[in-house]
Amino acid sequence: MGQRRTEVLHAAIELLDEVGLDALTMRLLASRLGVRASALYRHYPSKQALLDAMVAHLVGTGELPEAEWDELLRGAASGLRSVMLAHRDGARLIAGFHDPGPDAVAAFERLITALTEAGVPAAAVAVDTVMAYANGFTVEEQARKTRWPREGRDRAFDDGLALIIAGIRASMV
Amino acid sequence: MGQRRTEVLHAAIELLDEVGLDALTMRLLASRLGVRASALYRHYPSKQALLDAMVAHLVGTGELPEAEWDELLRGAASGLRSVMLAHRDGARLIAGFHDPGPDAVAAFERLITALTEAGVPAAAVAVDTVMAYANGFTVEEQARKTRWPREGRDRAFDDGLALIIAGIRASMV
DNA sequence: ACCTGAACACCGTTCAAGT
DNA sequence: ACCTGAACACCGTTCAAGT
Repeated sequence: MGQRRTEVLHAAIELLDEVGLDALTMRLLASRLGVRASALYRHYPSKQALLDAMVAHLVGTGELPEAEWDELLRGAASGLRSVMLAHRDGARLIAGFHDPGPDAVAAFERLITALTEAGVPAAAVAVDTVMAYANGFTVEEQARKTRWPREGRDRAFDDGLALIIAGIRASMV
Repeated sequence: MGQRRTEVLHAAIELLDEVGLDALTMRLLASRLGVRASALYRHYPSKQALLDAMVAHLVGTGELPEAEWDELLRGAASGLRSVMLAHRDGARLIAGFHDPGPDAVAAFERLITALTEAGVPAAAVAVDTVMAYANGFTVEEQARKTRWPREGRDRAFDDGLALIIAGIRASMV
């Protein structure tokens, strides 16, 4: 059925890691599949639709583990950063242009509900703030040419995250 | 001297607001100036160089006002957001691809110094966190198709910012 | 169901040459 | 100092036609 569609999607992700977002071309992707560019339009109506599908596939939507509210929040933020860092130009691709898609929205809602039940006031603000931070941090991290070692970047990310979580905790008194 | 260079820069920013980043083409820009695209390469060595110059011009680098540390931080964050929102695709243009440039680095340093003198521990972490938040929030805000009114977006931004500042304050005890 | 061939309307960039 | 003309090596997308 739509199984060639999935092959195209996987080839696109492989090619992204190989050549980067700017060089990810319908024509180049087609040639990797042994096919002409025009053939791709049978599977995706436009390049943008293909990029959207890539984002949806990468982000996925995991289960919410059993954990304290702060661990939940840390997990969501690091999870987003991990998936971005796992692919070349992942931050630009994912943070980029897209209304969030129904799966992402649902995952957000579940997280907000969990925090609310754990007694976090204004849980939506907390989640939005942490996710905006993770997005902003990682976009800049991956855009920067001069890259310091992963260990230090992880620590910087965790330090900022800790600051926000302390702010949420302060609002809970 | 390099005054045609400045005309090109200003025309590019005008054109950005008119047509958006994706339609901002060397050929279209040239035609607005009554000139062929190849003529632009006398003033900027590449399109990327022109985009970098646009970012530098938009971001500028203001004075640091006399204010409490938290007001300083709020001002820096809202200032960044304002300049992004002031131009079509401003967030994507500015947050995008660029090592920060020496002026931006200097402004960062001054802010960190001011916070340190005001008794904020780990002032660098505080500044980085707030700026990553402002970046992430605004990129998402401007990318979203379905736009709610400005007033509500401002409030959401301020709420998140307040959370981070509360976290910094909590670290000061 | 999937693909080709050819075309359309574009890109950024280079370079000799003009004034 | 600034610009033209022409070219090079590309783009995304459409559409009739093939198997």
